[in-house]
Amino acid sequence: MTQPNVNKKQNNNKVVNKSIHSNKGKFELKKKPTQQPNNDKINNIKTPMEIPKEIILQKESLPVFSAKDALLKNFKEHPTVIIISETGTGKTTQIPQYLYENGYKDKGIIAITQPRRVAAVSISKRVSQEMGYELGEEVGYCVRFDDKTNEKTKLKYMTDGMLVREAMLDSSLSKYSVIILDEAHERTLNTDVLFGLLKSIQKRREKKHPISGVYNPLKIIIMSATLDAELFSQYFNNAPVLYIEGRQFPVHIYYTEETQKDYVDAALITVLQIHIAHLTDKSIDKEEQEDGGDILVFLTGRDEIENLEKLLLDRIPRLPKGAKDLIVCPIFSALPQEQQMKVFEKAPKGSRKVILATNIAETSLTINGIRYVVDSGAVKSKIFNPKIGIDSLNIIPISKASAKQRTGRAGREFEGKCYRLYTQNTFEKLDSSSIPEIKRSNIANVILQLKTIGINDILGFDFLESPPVASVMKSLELLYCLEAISEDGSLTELGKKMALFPLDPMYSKTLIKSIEFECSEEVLIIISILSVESIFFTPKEKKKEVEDVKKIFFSPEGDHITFLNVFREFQKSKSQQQQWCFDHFINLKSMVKVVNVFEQLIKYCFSLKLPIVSCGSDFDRVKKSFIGGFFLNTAILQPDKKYKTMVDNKEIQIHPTSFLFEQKPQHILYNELTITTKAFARNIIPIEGSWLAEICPKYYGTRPQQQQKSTPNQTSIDSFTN
DNA sequence: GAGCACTGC
Repeated sequence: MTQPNVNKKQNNNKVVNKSIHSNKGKFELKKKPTQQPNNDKINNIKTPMEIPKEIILQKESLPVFSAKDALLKNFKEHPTVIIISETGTGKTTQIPQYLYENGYKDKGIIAITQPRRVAAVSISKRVSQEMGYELGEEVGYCVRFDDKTNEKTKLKYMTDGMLVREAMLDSSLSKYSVIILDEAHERTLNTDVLFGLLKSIQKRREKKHPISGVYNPLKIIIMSATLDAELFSQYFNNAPVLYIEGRQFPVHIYYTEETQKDYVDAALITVLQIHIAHLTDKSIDKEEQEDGGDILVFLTGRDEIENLEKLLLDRIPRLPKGAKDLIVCPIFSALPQEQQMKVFEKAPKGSRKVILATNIAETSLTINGIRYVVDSGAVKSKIFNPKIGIDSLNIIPISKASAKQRTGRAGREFEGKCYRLYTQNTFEKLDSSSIPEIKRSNIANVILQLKTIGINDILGFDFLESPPVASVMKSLELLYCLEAISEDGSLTELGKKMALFPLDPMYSKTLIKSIEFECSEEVLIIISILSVESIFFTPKEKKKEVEDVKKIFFSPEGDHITFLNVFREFQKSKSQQQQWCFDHFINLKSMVKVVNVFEQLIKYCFSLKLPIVSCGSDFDRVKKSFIGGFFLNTAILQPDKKYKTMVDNKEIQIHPTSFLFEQKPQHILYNELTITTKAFARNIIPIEGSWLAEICPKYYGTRPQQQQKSTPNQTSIDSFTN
């Protein structure tokens, strides 16, 4: 076994005591003496249920508690406050309670946004317990498919996307007195939209209402983990920045001495070295030796994870005498739930887990017992190219912020070690933070939402950081093509309807078109399936079996009708759904989500009085509906069996996972085009060329064939990127 | 004949 050249470096992370300081010098808070629980105070809290003393003691031992007075003082004096804090300060659970206890609930609801559903749900549960209320009463949550709030709810944990949706119904968000944007450093698409919205709403609500004379100001609190403080503060008119130090155990960081050509191989060696280190290195302390501590490896995708899994399983039987058992647990989003659960099971005594994860383990889920992190330094990222209007999926270096986040996963319960599979010099050159989503995504949907809220001038909108102009222009163009906006950029009646659906504009257009073609039931089902990640899961070793099973559902009418068959069969399986999914390599969790989306879309249709009608087996109607939304995504077969797009004559191929990969129909419509090694079209419908002019005379009024002037010697990728 | 990271409404 070769030795990776690792360089020991002391990390800056320290276990820090509770303290708070301001970078603006607006106030100074001296470190308080250790807090003794104040019994008078305990007796004064009025809640319907008895709060156990342990909870009160626990709350008061959190780092954020010593900052309480300073926080409240700042909330009182400033319309916006930025709070910078590491994990483990208790800010997300405690600060809303401080606001609640200090009068802010009397002026309106206190909202706390989260980027993820699970976080909103679990944190609100915790807070309702701490306050002695039933969940869904004073404290509740609101996420898609699940609203646990009532008229009494004053502390409302919600996803950022949910709050954007509420702004579409009430553009002043007038029922909220305080809005806290938590995890702001993640810069999700929706959080970035909220920055702009809240800033303008706050300004509007500074003044008394011109008619009613009501004064209803909005307080904004931004909570972030990394040091984007200056950016946030400047944007919010020099809002004060407060720092709360967290409680992390120290993590020692090691870098490689040389750049690693193959980080999967480097990860293999590093994992094995960590695992057997105690056999040779007597300096490893007793605690570390005894409880072992699990290893978490960050890779970029399923392929790498399965490769490393295989390599490890090959090596494990040949571990030296005295080595413990090593249990390999892969985890990535597409892995079925049952198999995901394996990473949370405690390793049996005398053995150790090694978890091979994607970015899912960076923020989305927390695994206990990690002492070692192995960081590849890479991540897979989707980037929208506005010039050509297509996504590509690339492996790119992570940012410093991301590296720090990964490292921190080793210091949650005890002192840890982080092995970065890159040099310190490489680390120094990384970007300080990742490119925010709004700068690298297709924002057609965001623009439709903003226009619904009443923001017409998108290029002039006060974003924290603006999306690329080309991206805005591309989206406006698309919305105009779909007839969601008119020539002057204002929302059409159709556009207003489209915005109501929680779907991308091309899908909502398809859905509305399906009313006209009397096949809304089928289109609703298909769209629901397309809006979840793949419903099939193919275990690596069962490829052939899966191919055979998939044939049961196959329809020559295309992927969409094939999906429809899957759904119909799933419905028939009724009480044996779990077994049926298992037998047919279908991901049950995905199917449950499909059903949820389907039911939600039906509700929206009812509210708009759109009839749900089935077309029986007349699937041409379904295909024509999709042309209504996806007429820009069509291609024609070439003599060389590849395709050229009809709109701009670029070479593309049907993705091999498509059911039509071998059929090669003359004209196709696709839902997605992704560039990886080639430009691949996914989710394919065979269509008749003549339908295009029939359904979209504006674009295909002239014969489609005329647009197909072939340009010889064009290679697929080049023609897209040039 | 290729492999889709993650999240949200």
